Amino acid sequence: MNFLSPIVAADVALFTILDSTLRVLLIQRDNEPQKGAWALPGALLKPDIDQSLEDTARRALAVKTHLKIPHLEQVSVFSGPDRDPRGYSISVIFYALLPIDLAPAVAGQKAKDVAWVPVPLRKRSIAFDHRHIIQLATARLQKKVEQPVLPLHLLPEKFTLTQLQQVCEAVLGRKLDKSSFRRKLKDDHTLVPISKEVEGGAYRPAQLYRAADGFRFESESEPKK
Amino acid sequence: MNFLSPIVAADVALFTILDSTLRVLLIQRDNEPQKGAWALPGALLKPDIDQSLEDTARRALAVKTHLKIPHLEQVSVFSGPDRDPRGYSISVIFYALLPIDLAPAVAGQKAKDVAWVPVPLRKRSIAFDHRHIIQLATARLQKKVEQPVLPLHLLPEKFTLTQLQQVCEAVLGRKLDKSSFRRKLKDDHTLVPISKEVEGGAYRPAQLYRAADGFRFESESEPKK
DNA sequence: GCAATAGTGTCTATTAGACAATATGGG
DNA sequence: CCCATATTGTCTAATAGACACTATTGC
Repeated sequence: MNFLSPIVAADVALFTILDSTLRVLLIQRDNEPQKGAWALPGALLKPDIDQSLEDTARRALAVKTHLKIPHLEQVSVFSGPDRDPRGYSISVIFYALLPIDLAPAVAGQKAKDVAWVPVPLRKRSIAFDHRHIIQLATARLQKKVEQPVLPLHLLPEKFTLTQLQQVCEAVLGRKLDKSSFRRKLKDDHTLVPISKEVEGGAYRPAQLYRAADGFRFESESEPKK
Repeated sequence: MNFLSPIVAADVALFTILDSTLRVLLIQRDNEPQKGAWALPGALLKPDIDQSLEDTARRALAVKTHLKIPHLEQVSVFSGPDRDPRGYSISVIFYALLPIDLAPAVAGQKAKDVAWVPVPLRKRSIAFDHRHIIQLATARLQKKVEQPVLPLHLLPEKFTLTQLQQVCEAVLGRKLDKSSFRRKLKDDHTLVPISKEVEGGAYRPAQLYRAADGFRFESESEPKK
């Protein structure tokens, strides 16, 4: 029997769209090691509080954002004796999505140690192996956005097709064809037009949509019980 | 600070093809809890031995199979206080692939507590949440087999295109079109015909192929440092 | 009418599936 | 020649991308 117990933690890549750009929430480290470098929000597992590691991930987000829980999904697990100087560590990585309209409230002007950093990352000091983790989480996100179901988590309840397309473009980092994009949406019946409601800017107003009733996002992570 | 340390384990769904059927390796439990039920091979993390949880998974397989390490990939993590009566537990799930020609040696006539069980599972007593885990791992496998790169791990070094197709069919559980299947392979240059070598059955012999030189399987799991 | 955005239609190149046709080896 | 399998070719339906066209609003 062995009594060396590993450190177990959850780290979260929280994504949103700001200025038409995909961004991830990073926090500047206050303590050693890697003081001053930017890292993903994370928390240690507290078995007496957390029903699962997903709860741990939500706690990690709550500390910095104070917002209701966004969409969470497992990405990968990293483990080994050398990842953290404190000892053998296990990190379960999640990605999470924050609706576009809530993004400004999280990392506002006041907090200097919280930032929405554009993805892909520019040269900036990133702590631990988090640069690689962010790449991995981004790739996973891009795969999922192929059938534009997941990006609904990045939009407010009501949205226009143009907004949906812009979100997909920001995630993928490239332009999409308007015609093809809308064709695909006609086939899945996951979107419902909100009758009579339109969003009027300066020019022709657009039809507003919402997710279909009882719409559930497919998830590969662990179910409840 | 909290001194309740969770149990950390790795469980592995080892797949192979036997009698043209996708099968998973299960082990009949010897001890309580769930004595007599069938479970995936697993092992507890030993931080002083395992460089990572992938090593733990390999150890779990070595105990029962004594074979060289097959292809391993992370599927998901399950955690919570109620999964195991011994306490808060964390299981990292992997799937693994064993080449078709090595399958008979693993679960032979002698060992009554080891079996290659056809997937999807028939009504049989499956321990813990392993039935659900096997479904999840199978779904992952089926996704990956769409570009027929991964099934090379299920074949011996030299193989014919018909064999490759049969493996894909076994994994997906449905027939594929011969012509379309071969067309796709022409495009990726991952297969190389072995010049002059052919496999002769009773009728027209088939060209043997192998994976291209320096061929690396894409993996999303953690890299070496 | 003009500007700017929303929404639709058309053409074409690519692809997947069904299925036919040809090739080769052993009797 | 016949059989069974390997390998290639052809036709067609579905799909994605490029791009043009029409529609609607405020001014």
